[in-house]
Amino acid sequence: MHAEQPVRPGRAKRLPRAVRERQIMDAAVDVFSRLGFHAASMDEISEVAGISKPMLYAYLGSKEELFATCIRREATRMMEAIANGVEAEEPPDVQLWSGLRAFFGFVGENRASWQVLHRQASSQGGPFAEELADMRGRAISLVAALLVHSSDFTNVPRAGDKEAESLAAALVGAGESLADWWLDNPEEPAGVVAARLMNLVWMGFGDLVAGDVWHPPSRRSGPGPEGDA
Amino acid sequence: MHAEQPVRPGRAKRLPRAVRERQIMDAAVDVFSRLGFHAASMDEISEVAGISKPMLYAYLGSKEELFATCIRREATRMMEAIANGVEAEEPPDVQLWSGLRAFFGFVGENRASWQVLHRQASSQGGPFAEELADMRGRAISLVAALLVHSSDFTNVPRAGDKEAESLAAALVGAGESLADWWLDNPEEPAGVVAARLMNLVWMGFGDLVAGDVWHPPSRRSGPGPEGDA
DNA sequence: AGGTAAGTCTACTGGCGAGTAGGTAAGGCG
DNA sequence: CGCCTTACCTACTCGCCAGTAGACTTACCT
Repeated sequence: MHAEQPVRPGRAKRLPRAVRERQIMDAAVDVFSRLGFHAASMDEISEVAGISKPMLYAYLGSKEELFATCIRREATRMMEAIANGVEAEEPPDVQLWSGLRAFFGFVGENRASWQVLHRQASSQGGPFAEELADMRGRAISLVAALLVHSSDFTNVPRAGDKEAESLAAALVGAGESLADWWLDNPEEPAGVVAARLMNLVWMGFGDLVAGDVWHPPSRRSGPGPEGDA
Repeated sequence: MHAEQPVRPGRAKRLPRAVRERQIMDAAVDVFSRLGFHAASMDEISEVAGISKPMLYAYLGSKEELFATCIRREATRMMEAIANGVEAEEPPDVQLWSGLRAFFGFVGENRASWQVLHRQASSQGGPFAEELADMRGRAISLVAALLVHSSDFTNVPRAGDKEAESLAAALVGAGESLADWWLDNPEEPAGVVAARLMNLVWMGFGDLVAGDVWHPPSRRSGPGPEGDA
């Protein structure tokens, strides 16, 4: 009774398939986010997951399949988080504000997911890039539609497709970049960072340096920049 | 006179070292931009450069050194292009406009360089990322300084360091993302794309959907969006 | 208890690609 | 014209890592 370490390096405890698959996916997201697709090895993922390599292949197929599955899972989680934060009935600026808050909230609580999605997936040439570019494209289209809808609110005729799309691309990029910056400067709450971007894209530097800022309409459901993270 | 192919697969023509180094660098930027650092093989680079592998090692050292050298060369070229386009004497909005035009002009004429700089370098964990993050950081600081300076023009007191830096990060990211979008929609001239971003960040959506746009002060040296590419 | 299927392992193969050893042509210079 | 330096090549070694073969172990069911 003196050789009973709970963590025997040899054999892992027997678990049902669904649970193991989750563990493996979590480990994979972790390793991929730290090392990138190529530098990550199946050996390391299996080690982090606490099992041996053949399990990966038995459950998740090849390395590429595993990666693609990670991308899909994390992308879906993020899109749902954002969709849950936005209500279609609200006016455009409030919709944008809700979306930004949901986005930064997700990134703050799922840094590894964000790393995998933003950095790794987009820079690999494989079938992942498509998957990802697809989701990104959908996000851009959504924002573009929001913009077109915005200008319908007014009497302004000019809202070309290309124009809206390129502006949406810029906005999405600004969000991504700001999220990256935030990872290096994590002391600020999500709401503050989101509010900054909101002010930038809605008011513009021109207004900001003049002291004009945007703020959410005061309703019970609209807390200010100090809102939850 | 029937066995004189100019491209003999065997031996390459003898050339002075400096010229070969340039050829190698050009080939390396090309291959790295298409495949990324890991997927690019020294064999392929040597083939594109029209020489054999040992030459790479003789002239440029290891694969990592070669990549770092590419990054440094292209980053320097880009920073110089932008610096040449901006004059410190001009008011903030015009400086920003000049910088954006120079940036998009460079990207339009050096797509491979841009790919290497933006996508590949930033997603590799090696010493390159530092090199690159460094340059990006310098760009962000520059923009941040521009913003702080902007608000000095007015009587607005609030221009915290963090605030300016995060806004600058967002702007730089917007530029990067818009440049990527532009690569997929290359039919528009650089000036138009630059003008869009200028309007977004200076006026904001709020003004844009109301029909207010920014336009450069009419001076002889200030052509509109139809300016050179 | 004994059968069985799902879960898990150790220990291998095979290929790709970084980096190298050692030899061959070609221009310069006496 | 021959020698030497510089440019250049073919043909390897070697390690890493994706993916696999086949044996073993444990939970559950009757």
